[in-house]
Amino acid sequence: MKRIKVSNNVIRRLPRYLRKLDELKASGVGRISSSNLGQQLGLTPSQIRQDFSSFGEFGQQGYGYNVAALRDEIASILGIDRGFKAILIGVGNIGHALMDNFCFSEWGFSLEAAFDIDPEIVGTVTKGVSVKSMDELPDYLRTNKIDVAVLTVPKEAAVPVARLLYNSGISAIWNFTNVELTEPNSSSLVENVHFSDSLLSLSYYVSERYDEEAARAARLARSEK
Amino acid sequence: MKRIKVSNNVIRRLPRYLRKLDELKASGVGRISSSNLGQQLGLTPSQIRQDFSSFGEFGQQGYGYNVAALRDEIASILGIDRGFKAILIGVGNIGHALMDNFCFSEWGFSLEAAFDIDPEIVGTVTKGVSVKSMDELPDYLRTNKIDVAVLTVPKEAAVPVARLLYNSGISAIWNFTNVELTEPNSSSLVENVHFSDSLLSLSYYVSERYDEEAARAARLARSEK
DNA sequence: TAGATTGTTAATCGATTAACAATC
DNA sequence: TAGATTGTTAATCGATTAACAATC
Repeated sequence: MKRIKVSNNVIRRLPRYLRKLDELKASGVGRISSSNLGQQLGLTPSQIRQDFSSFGEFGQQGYGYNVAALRDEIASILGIDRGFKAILIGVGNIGHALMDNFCFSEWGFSLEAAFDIDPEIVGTVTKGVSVKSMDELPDYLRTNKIDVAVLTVPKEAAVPVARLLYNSGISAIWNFTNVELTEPNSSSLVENVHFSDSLLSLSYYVSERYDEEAARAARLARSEK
Repeated sequence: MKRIKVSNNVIRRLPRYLRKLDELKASGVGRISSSNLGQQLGLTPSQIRQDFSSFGEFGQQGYGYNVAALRDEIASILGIDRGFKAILIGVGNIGHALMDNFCFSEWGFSLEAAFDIDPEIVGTVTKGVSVKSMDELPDYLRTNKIDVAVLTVPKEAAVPVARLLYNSGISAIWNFTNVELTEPNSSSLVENVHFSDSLLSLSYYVSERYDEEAARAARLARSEK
């Protein structure tokens, strides 16, 4: 039912709404107004109402929003109930940590299989998911309808493996390698989790704060002379 | 030297610039124009020149930008040369993966120590970083000037540990727990790495694409009748 | 010198905020 | 009914893009 084009900013806020609504639901809150929700998320009530109204009318005048119903609407907008299938490629440290820790099913995904090149790892099973050999990947993709590939291979392997995935016609890649995967002629969606980008942004903000503090201290020292 | 307030959007683009410039440098490219760089990053030349001009004049008319010099400017703006010190809290799967795989020093950070509650893990050493007991944390923070805490504890521990860090006056938290840490009265910076938010955004885009394809197919089927 | 490309000012576009009639 | 709060239209704000004089 999503006809109109919804902006990126709105879409990036949806998972936060979902998280907060889950939390509210868990703590027994039955309804919430846009201004209350806004307070809890650091957003204006206007923005929240605008965001939701991109997708429909989920509230009720004089009442607000039903937490459980709104939660389910947003979950559905995000595609949680579509039963997307994923595979994971590269069972190294981060790949294994994801298999072990990350609850794919909580977000509506089913992790179908993992792939690795190392014969020591091939054949092992983690949380019910078995690791197959990379050799089997092309065939596996042909015979199974996979929506998302989780890419957790080493840097060097990122581009060739991504190309293999593009050519297999995979819909999307969830990219944990710190490599820019934007292949111009590919139609696969790419979502990046760049740890270093995140840390560097933080580094900037910390630097900025230290500079401000130093400037304030310097002003103070001058005025005390 | 950063006086004027620079927008969030700009700051989030800086690490991408850095990554691309590193790549260009590695492949022997000495200079680049804003339009060429824009093409490679999917940005307009105007935007790139605007972004850089927030921080100074790094280019030269008729020539463009010197790749190595620009790279160093951006690295410095991001605070890479400030020698920030980090500790990691929670040596589970993801914490251990970070210790093992993530090259803190590449981004100017030094990982000084790790902390965990499990006696089995306390005392172990990974990549030269030893794991201390959580009991030692308050004391450690008092006697060592730490800038950033990497938070990789289980969900349940996130809020109490974060509170301990706030109270110790830590500057920033790099948060890998899927918990909203926004403590209103705290002045610590928080940078979130929310895997699930990232996956859910991707889930939305995949859903959107499937819907579009289905709509196109339906139109086609109708017109063929 | 002529061509290229910057830094910056102005114009456009899009996103956020404010306001308010509708209505539960 | 009166009060609260929505959904939406209009106003504002900020970010991106375009244009161009300056200059290497």
